[in-house]
Amino acid sequence: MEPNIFTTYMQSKTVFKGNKDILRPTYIPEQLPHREDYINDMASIMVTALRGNRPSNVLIFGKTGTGKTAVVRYLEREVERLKKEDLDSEFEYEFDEFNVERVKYVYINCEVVDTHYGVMKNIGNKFMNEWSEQIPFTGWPMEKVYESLKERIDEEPRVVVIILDELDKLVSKSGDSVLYHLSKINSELKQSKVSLIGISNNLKFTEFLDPRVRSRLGEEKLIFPPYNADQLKDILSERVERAFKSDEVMSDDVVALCAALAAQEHGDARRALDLLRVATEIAEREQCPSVDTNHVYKAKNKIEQDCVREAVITLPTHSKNVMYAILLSRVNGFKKLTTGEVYAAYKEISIVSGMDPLTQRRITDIISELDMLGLVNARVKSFGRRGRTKEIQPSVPELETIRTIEQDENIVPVKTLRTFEEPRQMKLI
DNA sequence: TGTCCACTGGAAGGGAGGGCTT
DNA sequence: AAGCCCTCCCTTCCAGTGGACA
Repeated sequence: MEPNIFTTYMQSKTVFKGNKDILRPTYIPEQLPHREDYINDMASIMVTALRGNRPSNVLIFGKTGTGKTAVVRYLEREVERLKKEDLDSEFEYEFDEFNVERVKYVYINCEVVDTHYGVMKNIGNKFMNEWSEQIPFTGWPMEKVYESLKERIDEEPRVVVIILDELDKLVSKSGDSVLYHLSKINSELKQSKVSLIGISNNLKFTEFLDPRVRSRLGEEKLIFPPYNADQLKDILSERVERAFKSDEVMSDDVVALCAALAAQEHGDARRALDLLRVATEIAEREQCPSVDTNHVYKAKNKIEQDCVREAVITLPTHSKNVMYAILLSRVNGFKKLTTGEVYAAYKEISIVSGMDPLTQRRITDIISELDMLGLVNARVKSFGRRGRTKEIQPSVPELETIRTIEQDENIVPVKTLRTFEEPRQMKLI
């Protein structure tokens, strides 16, 4: 074989059985350890759908990585499996009263699709036939999208289960009109039935809902508690067994450490799996025969850095300028900044880069957005007669993040700003 | 006790940008 | 081409506010 840039890497032995996806949080395993009860609860609600009736609407609450999405998607897969068995089977279905074919799941992640129009459009486009046209991603009046959605769903008798993941994001951004329409859709359908499953990180988001919507939506409620370290360990062990060639590649310590680190972060199974996967990738890259705890710590660092980098890179230009202003002020000796100071620095940076600065009102919002992303720490503080404002500090490594920002071609690197001179003197007195 | 600072954060609305309809 | 619709990003305006200070 001709030497090739990839040959060395291709020859290096991999510790994986071949399916790395098993360690991804999106992979849905055969069993979901410590979620059996919830699966049973959900199944007992959803079985109604197989009978051709409308299951109760369900609201599921729980922090990230507590298995909410996994449980719902697990049930969806089981229904799909029943459909297949139904087709493959040479026998008539044993239970006449069940009609699996009529059940249709629609999954929408409201963090990705976060507008009234977008959600309706996406649901509508899941019901296509040779006559129906795609609902365009903008342009139709809302009423028309809704009418078309109803028509499509009602075309043949079916039970539609609509899963709205990260529902709190949708509600906080676009209000509850989607839920209002979807939850009353059944009264306007002739032969089909629609049931809703809402998934939310935030227990309190129903407070913002119209009371009618709240009661229709919350017919059943499930709250998923965080996993503890032992449970996380079980989850990881199960996947490790499937993913690796032998059990020698990874000791119990490694699994236990991943579980412990993730348990500290409110029992997040997603984080635990990411740690394990990245640790394995690092070990592999270092051509180590096995994964050890050092790899896990490295993985922890890498994940944290990647998150920050990703968040910063995807920021819109003005937000980058604001972030840049905060970081530069910090390296120029400011410990904590006020909104006014950030704005002054931002304004100067914008002018240097030849951009029209936005108003201070807008920058207040951008600072809050940066705070929500965890890139800065901003809290409102009163200085008595010297006013009331936000106190802002970066919460990411400064120099590294500055470098990341300066990679953007729209950002003009800045060394010193006038703004750093005068106010600092004043503040330090 | 009242004043007053430096904002905060809500409300309303403009206008650009995507696209459809007639 | 003109007239819609919906979303996004902003601006303008402004009432409200925590607490040091007189």
